[in-house]
Amino acid sequence: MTIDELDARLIELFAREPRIGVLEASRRLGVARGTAQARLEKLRSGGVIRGFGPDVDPAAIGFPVSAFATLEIKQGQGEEVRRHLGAVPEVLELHTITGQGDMLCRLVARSNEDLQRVIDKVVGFEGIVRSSTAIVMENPVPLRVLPLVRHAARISAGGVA
Amino acid sequence: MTIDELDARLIELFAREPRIGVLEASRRLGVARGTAQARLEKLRSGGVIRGFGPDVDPAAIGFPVSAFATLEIKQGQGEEVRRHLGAVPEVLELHTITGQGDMLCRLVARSNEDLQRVIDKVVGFEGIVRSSTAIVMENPVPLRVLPLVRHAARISAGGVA
DNA sequence: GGCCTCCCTGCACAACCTGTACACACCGGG
DNA sequence: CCCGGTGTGTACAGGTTGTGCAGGGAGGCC
Repeated sequence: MTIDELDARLIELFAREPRIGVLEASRRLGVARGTAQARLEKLRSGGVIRGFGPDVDPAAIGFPVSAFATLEIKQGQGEEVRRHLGAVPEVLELHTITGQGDMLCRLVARSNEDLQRVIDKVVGFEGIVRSSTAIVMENPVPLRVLPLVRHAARISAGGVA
Repeated sequence: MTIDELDARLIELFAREPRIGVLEASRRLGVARGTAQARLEKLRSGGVIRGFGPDVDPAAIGFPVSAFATLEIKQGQGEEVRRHLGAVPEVLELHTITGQGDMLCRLVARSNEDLQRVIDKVVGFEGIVRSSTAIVMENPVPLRVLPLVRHAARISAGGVA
């Protein structure tokens, strides 16, 4: 799936003002509504845009502390550990990774104190051998994709990588 | 900001089917449209819902490889490093953390080979002393917030933490 | 050159949703 | 008992969406 300049602008527009709708978007981009609509559909069916889910801020619902935990798993226990972690609501995401440590997961908690409870819940499981946690202090670059989208569009436009 | 059962169901509903709109949502939840609309507005202005931005999949636009890099920063160079990393499109997010290593960032790349290029770009900067990278292999739990929302709602409903 | 496909434009229409307002009912607190 | 807060129904105007269709321009292929 390649993405061109128009697609990128469309995505950026919707990222900035999700409420505008196709018609308004087409007006701003200076194209026909059908075009904007078709592009959007293409991006959606192509898997580029997974959806428009609401962006919930964990801090706003009482979980302002976040942390990353690196877990070491006992051989062959991967499946069980995944299920275990998947069932913990404070586990926001989980990755299996290379390097020392086998998994990396992102946690949130109500406070530093509460984080201890969360970690205990996460780590208190058979297959987990060891874990080390890093608390997030600041978040200078919040999760973003727009610069990447822009970058991808530039490349496909014949630009230099 | 507290969140109740209805708020949680509203969020879940919109997470699952973002296109439905307030009216349809109110029908499914069995409440009046005004109620659903008011709740949504409350969640939005309360910062719980940051927005409805499009969810872009980096893999779908040509960046299927992702990785986490732990960076060690030279004292006093934090500001410069942030700016530097903020300018790299392949850097999806950046956190300052406790523990060994001062920053943790998430990267994406076109391939394992390309990851080298990205890392060079990221690390090739004055203030960065050392770095270690972990490539993501699987992602058993993709970034999610719904279980947490559900959890938060249960708690405020008088449930047990 | 000629032809065909792909993509965008413009337009039309019906159906539907949103923003907003208002009156009324219900519930717990002061 | 009165009041504020919250949910219910209802109403109206204006704007949007989903969809279909004909026409035109650009680029690739034979």
